[in-house]
Amino acid sequence: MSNQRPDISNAEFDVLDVIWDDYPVTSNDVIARLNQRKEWHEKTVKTLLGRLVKKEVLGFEKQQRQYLYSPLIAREEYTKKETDNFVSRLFKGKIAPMVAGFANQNSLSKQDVDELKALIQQWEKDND
Amino acid sequence: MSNQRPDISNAEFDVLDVIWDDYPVTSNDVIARLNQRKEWHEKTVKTLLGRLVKKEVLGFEKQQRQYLYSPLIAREEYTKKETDNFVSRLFKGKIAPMVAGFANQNSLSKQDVDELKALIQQWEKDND
DNA sequence: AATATTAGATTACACATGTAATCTAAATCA
DNA sequence: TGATTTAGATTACATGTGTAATCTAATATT
Repeated sequence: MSNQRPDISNAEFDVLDVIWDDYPVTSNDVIARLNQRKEWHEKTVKTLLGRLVKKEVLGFEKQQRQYLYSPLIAREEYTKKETDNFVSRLFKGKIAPMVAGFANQNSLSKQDVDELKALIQQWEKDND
Repeated sequence: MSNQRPDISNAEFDVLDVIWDDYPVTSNDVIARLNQRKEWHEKTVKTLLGRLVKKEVLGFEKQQRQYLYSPLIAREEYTKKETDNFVSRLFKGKIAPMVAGFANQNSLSKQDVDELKALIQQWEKDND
């Protein structure tokens, strides 16, 4: 049944990301939010909004002359799919080696570990 | 000091991936290995090899008329960097939510869990 | 009402990428 | 030795992407 969704580019993702934070939004809202982090021209953001609409990643409804944009896919759905893809390609689908590489590097905090332990406990409860 | 390395595209990664498995290799070796998984024309593979060389991701030495290619970056280095990037962008740098999303989906095996537990134990030993 | 501003639509343009085909010189075969 | 194959180098070409500028119609301002 392949729900063939188009690729979302890096720049497009940055736009989508701030929209997921809170929506619906006008293009000006998006521009304002991105302004905090990026150096993008207003026109650039609008181009990206248009592309996301064309890709059916964003929808909108008209509010007078402006559009109110909303995501058509949930952040969780997207991150889940991307994670799966990423782990498949780089780690043959095994999550542990990925976490190992991540941990090995520096970046594992006590909180991370606690959260992972909680996750595992939950998993064990579900799959006894 | 920024070790500014160029991006490796998806198709380029597929080539690099089979080279990491065992090297040095001739272009024909690479073509043969990729043949198992991809439908690529020989010329396509050679283009990708050339691009990886230009990007300084592969090096080679001449063996008569042929080249013997080898990676100039280790798989671990690459996956580490990409993982960091990925987790930063999609999960604000926190690994646990990523694993959670992954687990939540279906794809966590007992072996995965065992490996994660081992990882955590190791971490706790190191950071007591 | 005439003019200026502004929203989204359309166009632009260089560089990246997927996917080869053609060129050129060396090596091999008949 | 002349013809053929083949390795890598160069060129090709459509589509995607980053990064806007221009166009057009509606709205707001004077």
